[in-house]
Amino acid sequence: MSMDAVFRALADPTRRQLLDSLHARNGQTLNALCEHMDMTRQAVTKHLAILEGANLVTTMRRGREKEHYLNPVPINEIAERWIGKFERHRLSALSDLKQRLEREEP
Amino acid sequence: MSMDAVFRALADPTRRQLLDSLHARNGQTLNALCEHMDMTRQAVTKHLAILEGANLVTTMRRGREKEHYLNPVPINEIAERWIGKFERHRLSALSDLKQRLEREEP
DNA sequence: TTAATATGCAACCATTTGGTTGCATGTCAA
DNA sequence: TTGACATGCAACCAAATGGTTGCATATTAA
Repeated sequence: MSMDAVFRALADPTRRQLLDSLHARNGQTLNALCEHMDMTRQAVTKHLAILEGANLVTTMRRGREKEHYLNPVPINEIAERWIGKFERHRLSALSDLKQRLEREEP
Repeated sequence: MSMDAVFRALADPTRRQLLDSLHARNGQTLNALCEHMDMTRQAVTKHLAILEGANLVTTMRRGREKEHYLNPVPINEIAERWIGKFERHRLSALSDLKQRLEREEP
């Protein structure tokens, strides 16, 4: 569960759209997911493989179909372990920046 | 302030490292930032330009030096507008996934 | 003024990325 | 069983990405 894989997976708008789609309706098959996308099935498959590699999506074969489930845990971990760090010092960093900018034109 | 630019800027480990470095010590010059990095100054410049384009870093010329300041606002916006959405349904999505998995082997 | 320092600009290159097409495999239903 | 349907695999391609080198410009300090 490398954090880098999660960040890189989230970098592409198509993949974020896929996560959105699963967020709206969980457990969609590959074909169902493809219907909203303006690209070939194979391209969507590649994106889903990247999301799966980042552990953001879990799949399950049911007969000849493959169901896709959203796994929100990695997103949550990024929020807690990485974003939280910056959020904590948000106000101090901002005031620091403002002070410097005001010092610019005396 | 497109969210896509922020996501793509955060996708690269070098750029996250630069944000970390600024988080540790705000207002560093280009040369100061380069000292921790194992690449040429020009490569670092490009990364900083991308961070600046995503509004994650603000720069200020002071004499012949250029100071770099962290702007945590875009990170915060992503946390609130995008990550929050998934976080809210975190538990329900997880239990949903578990239910499906348990249904698998009756 | 001149030399050293800090940064900017541009061309170039290898690799990665995001997409395609073509075909193969596996499963359901008539 | 056979045809239709859902997915998998692989080769290929253009464009973006991350890095380099070489040189230009601007500012400080001796």
